[in-house]
Amino acid sequence: MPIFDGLSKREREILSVVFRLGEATARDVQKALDDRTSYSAVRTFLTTLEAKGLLTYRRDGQRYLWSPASDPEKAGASLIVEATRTFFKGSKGRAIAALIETDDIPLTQSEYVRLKALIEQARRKGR
Amino acid sequence: MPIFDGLSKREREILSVVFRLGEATARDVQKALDDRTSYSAVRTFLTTLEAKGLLTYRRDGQRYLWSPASDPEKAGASLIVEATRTFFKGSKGRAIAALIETDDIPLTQSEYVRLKALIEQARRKGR
DNA sequence: TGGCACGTGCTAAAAACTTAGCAGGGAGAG
DNA sequence: CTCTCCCTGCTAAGTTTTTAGCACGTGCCA
Repeated sequence: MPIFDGLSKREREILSVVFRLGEATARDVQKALDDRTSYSAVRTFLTTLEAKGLLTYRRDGQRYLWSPASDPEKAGASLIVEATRTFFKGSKGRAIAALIETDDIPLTQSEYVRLKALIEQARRKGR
Repeated sequence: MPIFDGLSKREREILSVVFRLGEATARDVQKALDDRTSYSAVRTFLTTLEAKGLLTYRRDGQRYLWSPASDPEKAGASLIVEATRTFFKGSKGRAIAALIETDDIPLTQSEYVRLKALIEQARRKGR
């Protein structure tokens, strides 16, 4: 899980929150955490994650707005590739199949079309 | 990342190794870890993971053979779903597209066919 | 039988993580 | 001005994780 490697439990949790929110203040992150975590603690983690190069911030007036330091979809892809190795013996097809079959998140109609095209394209390129 | 939630860094690492190996002795796990970790430490983690219900073991003579306690593909699917939420704003289509486009792991020819069928099937079911 | 090689269970110290608190600064309201 | 409320930076203590070592049991073989 590349991007989460080397991170502690709490760091991962907080990093995830920022990825989901896209851009957020320390206060936003604190609110997004269900359990009671002090504002102070959250800020410490944000700083740590910044030092590790995973988050950046920009000033907005006198406060900070935090966001992922690199493209979320790239990070996600590498994580999923890793998961494919770990849980699906490296079979990308099986991993994709498992994801398609999840009822949890439905595919939209337009995505069906797009995916079929993508698969066809990859097939031609790949041979 | 459901299955890894609540696990420490090292626990996650060791659990991954067992998932990849399928079934392994403590010694096997130790060897699979690139850094120097004592045999003792590895055994402690295996025991911990067993207590948490993530691993099981069976006796083979006088030693233990460790393996995942539940279906790896189920665990992987739920992890990927989670990653989809975190990194792809919940868009399953985008996540699948990203995975297809990864050159890292190629799809086999038969998988193309299978996937297209699967997508078609999901489309019909989903509407 | 005695020594060796391999295994397990348990325990305590070292290292890392996690948390909260304090000090200080800027902006706005009274 | 001064009080209040938000913010930040820093630091130290509490808790969990991580590690290695010791004691002991079993099978094998000269």
